[in-house]
Amino acid sequence: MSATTPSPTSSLRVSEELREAILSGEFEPGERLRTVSLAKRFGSSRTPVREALVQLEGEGLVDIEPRRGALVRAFATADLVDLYEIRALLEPEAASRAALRASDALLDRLRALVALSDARSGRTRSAIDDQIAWNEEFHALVIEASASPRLASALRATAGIPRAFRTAFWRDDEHRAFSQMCHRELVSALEARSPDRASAVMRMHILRAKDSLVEGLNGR
Amino acid sequence: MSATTPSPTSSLRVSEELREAILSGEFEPGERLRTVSLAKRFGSSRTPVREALVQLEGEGLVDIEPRRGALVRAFATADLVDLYEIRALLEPEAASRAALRASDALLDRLRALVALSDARSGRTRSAIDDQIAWNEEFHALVIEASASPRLASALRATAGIPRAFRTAFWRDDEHRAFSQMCHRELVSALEARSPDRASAVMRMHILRAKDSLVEGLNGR
DNA sequence: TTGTGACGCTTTGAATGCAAAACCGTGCCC
DNA sequence: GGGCACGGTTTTGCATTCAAAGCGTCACAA
Repeated sequence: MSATTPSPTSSLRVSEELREAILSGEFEPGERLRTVSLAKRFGSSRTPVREALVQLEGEGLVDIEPRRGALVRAFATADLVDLYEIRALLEPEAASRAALRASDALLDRLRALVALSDARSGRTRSAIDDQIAWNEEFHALVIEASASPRLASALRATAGIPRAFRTAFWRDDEHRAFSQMCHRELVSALEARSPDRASAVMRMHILRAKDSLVEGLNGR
Repeated sequence: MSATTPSPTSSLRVSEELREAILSGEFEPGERLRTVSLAKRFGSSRTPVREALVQLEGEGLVDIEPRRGALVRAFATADLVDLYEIRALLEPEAASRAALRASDALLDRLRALVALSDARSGRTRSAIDDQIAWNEEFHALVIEASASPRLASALRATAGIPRAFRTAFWRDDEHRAFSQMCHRELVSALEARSPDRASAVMRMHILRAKDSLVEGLNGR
């Protein structure tokens, strides 16, 4: 699971690394992404960089203005709310489907992720990064378990948002506890093979996250 | 509305034309898309063709296998069902939002599209193509009116399916009549600024389309 | 002072060239 | 007869190159 396959083409590798760089907040929202500097950074020519930019544009992380260049997409509060509302439509469906199909191995892994999150406390940067990474894996696994390529694709189109926005969540103990409860409850619903329950839990989870996010953004 | 902007870059133009070619069924599902022949066809070099392929992969119309090339995505029945189920989640939300925001100009255009469809009857190829085009515009306008870029993006990720699959719909008088009724009813709900009604109509509309599709596919 | 146009630099977009991987047909060996 | 190796051909992936569009600067005139 941790063995990252050495991506087969340079273009793919660039898109992965660039996605990660954007999500980690390394580039400012609105910042121009110049093909030459990216090419230099990733040790390739501009060609694979351009392809990666097109791909990331499809994922909503980058805006490409013809003949002007690419920008890191900026997220206004309204965009983030929008994004969570769409997740609140799609991910419950993913959870519902996952309830019908989840393998034992998957459930084990989900339980393990919950346990990891429980065990790791603290508000240090690295503790929060771990929380975020486990959370992402948890949701990714549920989506994968839904075995619906279209659903996965649609969710990818609502892509990630820079983790900076989410850091606030995980610094907040109350939200974190609630989130953990949701994850536990979701695992329970999946074990019980109850699609409706899984769907409801997921929807609640995401709508709560949305509200926390809005609250967090207003608060600063 | 009919004045197509002369797309600013070659890459964009290729992606538009290739998308259209795939949707119109000009390429067989599973067919290999070789960069040289596409470049020749579109009068460009392979570079913009490759970028267009990456973009269309993001839209789910094309599969790219690293170092193997690009294929026209094949749609199994299960894929189509999947796709409609996701549309049945997303488009009702779009309709709901549109009900709160739709301008008079939009409503006029929607009414005009319904009237066009009513006026044009027959099962000739061109009549059916018109029906499909108006139907696509109708749905596209509703999505646009929802003013949610993320929603639009997520729906784009569930992209179009080759029109061949849909032709069966429009040949069937019963389905066509029902579809028209849904569109009329949706316009009515938008006029009434009733998000819930708009959402319910749209969901019914799409689920019915899904069932008709499955029926049509089984029947042949 | 402010608007405007010419000039040069930067950056994008597209074509081309080239190395490596994949494909395909043939013949060989078991 | 079936599997397998091997060489030529095709095709991809990437780097490089070149043309053209954007953008900033500065001079000049209203």
